[in-house]
Amino acid sequence: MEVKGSSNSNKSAVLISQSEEEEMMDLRRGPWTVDEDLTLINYIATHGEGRWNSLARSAGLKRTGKSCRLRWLNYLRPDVRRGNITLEEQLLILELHTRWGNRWSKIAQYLPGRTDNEIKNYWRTRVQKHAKQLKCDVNSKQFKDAMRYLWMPRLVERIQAAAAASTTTTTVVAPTNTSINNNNNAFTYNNNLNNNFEVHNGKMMLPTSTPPSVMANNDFVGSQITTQSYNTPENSSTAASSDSFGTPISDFNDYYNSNNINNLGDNNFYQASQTLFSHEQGMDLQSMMMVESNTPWMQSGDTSDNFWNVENMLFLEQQLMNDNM
DNA sequence: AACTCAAACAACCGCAAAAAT
DNA sequence: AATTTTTGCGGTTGTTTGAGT
Repeated sequence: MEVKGSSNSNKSAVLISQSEEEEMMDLRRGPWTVDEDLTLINYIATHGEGRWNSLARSAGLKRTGKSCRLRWLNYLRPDVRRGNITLEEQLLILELHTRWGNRWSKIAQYLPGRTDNEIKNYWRTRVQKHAKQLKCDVNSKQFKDAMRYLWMPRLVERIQAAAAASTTTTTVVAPTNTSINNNNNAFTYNNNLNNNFEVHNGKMMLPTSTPPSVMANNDFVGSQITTQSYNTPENSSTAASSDSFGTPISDFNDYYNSNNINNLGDNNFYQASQTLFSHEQGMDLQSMMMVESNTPWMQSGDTSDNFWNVENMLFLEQQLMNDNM
């Protein structure tokens, strides 16, 4: 329905472009006013959503149906979750993005209350910007390795640190591959980062069933995970609000050693570090770390609302199973 | 206080798939 | 069955906000 007619001798046959149509109908564009919001909310409250074009007309909104739909889904819907992206959500976004790429709506399905738009914005403003600062392509192997072997483990560390500082509620990172043991109300988190831990009755613990040798074969074992359980804060804004790399890494080897990930032999992490240290494409980890330690990255808000509780994890587990992961 | 700049967020656009007619 | 309309997605652009000077 979009023909900018130059030969419009037969006017009845000329299709009208969207902008011309909007002009004729006096359609508004740009930011929504409070009145418009209220009108839309009230209309949907009584008539429900859907059929957006006719909805817009019936509600008396001088907007396209598309605009109404977007406003409702991304902003006005009552279950839209607002506020800063938590550490757990950041980790989940990175994790799922490595799986699916720019499938924002699919990723958003696993972050209840977050919209694809918000996740996309997050990715573009934070992640892509950081890639730019590192002078590498966001899709390059280097950047993906940095994400997977440096930033995501760091996020896990920070989540754990926040958890350790707390005494009240439980927050865990989202699992991508979990196994549920119904007998002891526990499940194991073992994502692609191979960060292993279990949740027992709402507390995060090392898997007692996993022998150290198995743990050692994993890519990364968070140094802060021991056999004690962790609780998370009601409000861990202090721990969570700073950079994901709040503690600057001056030396990759220090980081490597400090996380008990040395002496792991032939594993992915080793290979990744080799890749990262290679200068083949003009990038080395030392400089990467320099940049990383000096630039804001993944500013996070609080993790106060205990979003990723065990119920959420179980729900997510089910969803991922259904998805034939 | 005024200005600049960049980050964060909100909204729009084009396209394709799905649904309705 | 063909056509039109609606919906949903991903990319992009526009606007607002806030920090720094």
